[in-house]
Amino acid sequence: MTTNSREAILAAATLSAQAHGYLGMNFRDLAAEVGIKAASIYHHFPSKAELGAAVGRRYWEDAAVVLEAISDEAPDPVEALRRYPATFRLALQSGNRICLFSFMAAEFDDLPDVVKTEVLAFADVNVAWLTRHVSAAGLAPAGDSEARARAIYAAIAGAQLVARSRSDVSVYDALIDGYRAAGLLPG
Amino acid sequence: MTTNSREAILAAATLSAQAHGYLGMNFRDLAAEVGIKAASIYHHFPSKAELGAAVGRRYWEDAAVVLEAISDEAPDPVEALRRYPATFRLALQSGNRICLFSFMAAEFDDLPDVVKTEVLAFADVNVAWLTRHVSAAGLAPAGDSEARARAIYAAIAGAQLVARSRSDVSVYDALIDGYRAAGLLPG
DNA sequence: AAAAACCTAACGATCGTTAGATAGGGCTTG
DNA sequence: CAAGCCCTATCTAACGATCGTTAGGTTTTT
Repeated sequence: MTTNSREAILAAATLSAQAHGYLGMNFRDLAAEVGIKAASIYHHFPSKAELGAAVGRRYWEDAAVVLEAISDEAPDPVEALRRYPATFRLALQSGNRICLFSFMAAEFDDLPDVVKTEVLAFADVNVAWLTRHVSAAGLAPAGDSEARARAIYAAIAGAQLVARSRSDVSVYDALIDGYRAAGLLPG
Repeated sequence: MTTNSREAILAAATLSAQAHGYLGMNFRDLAAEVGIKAASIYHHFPSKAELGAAVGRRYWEDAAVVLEAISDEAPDPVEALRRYPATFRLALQSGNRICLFSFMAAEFDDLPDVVKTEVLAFADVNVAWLTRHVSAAGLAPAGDSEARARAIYAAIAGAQLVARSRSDVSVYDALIDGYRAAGLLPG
């Protein structure tokens, strides 16, 4: 292949994990998507657990970049918080997928340890960003910023879950509107 | 067995589905839990899909009963809404399990149709109860009761997910407190 | 004796994984 | 410059485990 196979495998594995979870992701379908055979994946990743961990790591690294981009584009913390829910919209819209975390949090107890670590890191990255902006926006009373950040993050994870069960992005949008109307998110 | 095997299978299957999902639930472990062999399950349920559907149906039927009991014990709708989050706490506390819906909503696209139907019914039962009480409590502006009910339900599903990933019920409690502080749930 | 409940044994599919062969590009060396 | 070699990337083929499921026989209950 002219392009990097390792990257193609990571990309296909990410999509598969968002649609079918870690358990539902399998080497044969993955390889077919990339255009190689299942055994060839082992030339790039030593095991499914390590592939899953690599997917998770890349996922939160990318998320960190996206979140910083939002902060840069929207210096006003309230405006940045308004844009936050949209980062989880794309996956739902394209293939009724959900955030890696939301799926793997459900599967958590059956996940290899190396995967668990990366999944939790994704939540940490999001909560840290949210805490910073909730604090700057004065959205919650002093000292309650992190608690509010965690609440926002969990609520959005739930919204993805519910929207997926209806195979309808507009359900996600309506739930986010509901969070805004209730005061959880800035209107 | 002196007790009803069909009920024992349903009970074991419910616990397994809450811990491992529909995909992660398997006949051999299930049978071992009940004290029979895997093939014997087919004397009670024609297939895994039908067992899953039976589990889902029983699950929302039981939920409907529990919710009506709350309404009866707490005639004040605000008080009933205050008690609502506790109904999802028990599973987390005992075995780090989550609500059937929360797990199967993630797996949704890979679920047999008969199972999908019952999973959605669970959400409908909860949203209907919540809508009624949100409306009676005047928690949301007129006409927004159902939207608020959906928001509450999704937020609680997300809280379970996050709490499970930390294997810590107190994370769930803290998130519910966060929802209350934000005004999503009545304080 | 009939029916319900359960068994053993196995089938075919799918899974992660491994062993071993092959093809080709780039490097070293005579 | 050409010959030899190694490294990367891929392949075919298969292993052992696990899965849902089925056929057909045995036990238990009524």
